[in-house]
Amino acid sequence: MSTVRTRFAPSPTGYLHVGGARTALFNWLYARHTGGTFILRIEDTDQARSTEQSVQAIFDALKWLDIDWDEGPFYQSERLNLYNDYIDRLVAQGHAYYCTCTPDEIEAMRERARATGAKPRYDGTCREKGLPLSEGAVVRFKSPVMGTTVIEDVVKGHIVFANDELDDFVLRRSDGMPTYNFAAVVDDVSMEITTIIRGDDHIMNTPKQILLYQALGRPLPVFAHVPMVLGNDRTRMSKRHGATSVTAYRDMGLLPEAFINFLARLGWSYGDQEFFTRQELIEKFSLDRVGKSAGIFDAVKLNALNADHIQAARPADLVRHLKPFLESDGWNTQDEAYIKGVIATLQTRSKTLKEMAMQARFYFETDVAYDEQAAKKFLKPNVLEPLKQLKEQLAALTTFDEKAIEQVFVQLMETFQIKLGKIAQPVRVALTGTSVSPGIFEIITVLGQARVVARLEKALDYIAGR
RNA sequence: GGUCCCAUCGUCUAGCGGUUAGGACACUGGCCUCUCACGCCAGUAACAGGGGUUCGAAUCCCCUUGGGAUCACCA
Repeated sequence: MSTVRTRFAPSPTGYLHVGGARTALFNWLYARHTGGTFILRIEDTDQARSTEQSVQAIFDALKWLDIDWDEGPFYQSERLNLYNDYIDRLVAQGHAYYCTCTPDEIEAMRERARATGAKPRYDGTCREKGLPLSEGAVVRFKSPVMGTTVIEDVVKGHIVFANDELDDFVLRRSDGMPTYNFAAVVDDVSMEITTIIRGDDHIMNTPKQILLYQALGRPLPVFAHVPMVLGNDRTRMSKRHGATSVTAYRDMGLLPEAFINFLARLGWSYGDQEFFTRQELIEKFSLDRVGKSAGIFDAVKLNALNADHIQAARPADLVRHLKPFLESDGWNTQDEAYIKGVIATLQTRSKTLKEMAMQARFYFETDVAYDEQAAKKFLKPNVLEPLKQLKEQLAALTTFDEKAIEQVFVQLMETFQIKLGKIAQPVRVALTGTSVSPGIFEIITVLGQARVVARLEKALDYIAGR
């Protein structure tokens, strides 16, 4: 009874994008679900494109998503000895050979092949030469010319490849670095990865990797090729699809819980359920409920799901997520109890944290700026008296809670024989500067007596001055 | 072009031989109401096409069409 070991193996050549995040999530969920081990491996064998910033960007994104790993991070660039050991073995056993053909020669080979309508690939010039190791030589895999290689994929099913479609691909470059297909297999073997979950854009690599497993005499892992995430134009997500970096969604005010919920549901389903907490995802995730067809990333639905998560969250848990947005708007965030109250009034009307911060503006401004239209329409002389009395009565309250506040309004409506609507809008403008806000009793309660009285006074002055 | 994958409302999807083809987002109407939201109710909207298999196909097989992926000393 072997335990599950999964890995996420990004290459640090840019930020972590949506597709990568989902691959990481599925691997993580599967490991957590099965009580297995999740490993992080950085595939930085491309010296030219790998950067330190990209590694950091990947860490940042995983941290935001709260996807943690049990082993690693391992860097392929630090495991060269291991790859070389395997190379020696493969060459010694006749599974690989040195090749001294130059890139120009390879290119010429391809041209010739294309011209005759054949497949453009390595023609095997050095395959049987038994060349010794030499400066600048690459190592190629001696790929079988006959037969077939089969993938038994848990999501895609049975996939057959004719071996003559494959060519003698490079295992180690002339600069001594291993290539992706080789390093990935050596690592997956040595790290004892049991289940490889990755995007289905890797299907074409899989037969090569299976051949390598066989040459190495190792048992095959379980393959699960999950469908890709596409942009609105149905092509692979890339820069031109707008925000594809995971952290961009954080900065747009998405909740990590909502984001992983959305990512999980894109390609995986659990009956009709749409909303999942992180814990539910771990409990319910399984590979056999992963679909086969690619899905389009729908930002509108993501926002709706985010709204659901904001609404379902406890205000106290939202505080730390909202604070950065409040701070970037220039507000003081010392008083967390106050922020908690603010959040409670805004949860049902914000789709994102950024939006919530915007809507929270009036709670933090020291001098409320009136929206011209709203002030003109509602702060009129005819409400001067009711407003004045309201201010006085609210100022006189000893227990400033929603119930007491509502009582004040009830009395006011009676004495002036007006409906709540007549007085609520002027008060709303006085307190928030606009005609749109959370419920009037709620905002009075949260703002607190001092702010409310001061703002009503300001409104009275404004009316008097008209 | 070769190879491989995929195909249910606009989008995400349920469905795993017999359903009025369900849900969610979006959209449209209504209710609620102190504004805006939330919530609730209702509605529009899909099995790509053609052949089979079967008493019976969205479900199984084949073909066509469409879309995607991949063809490196990148991962």
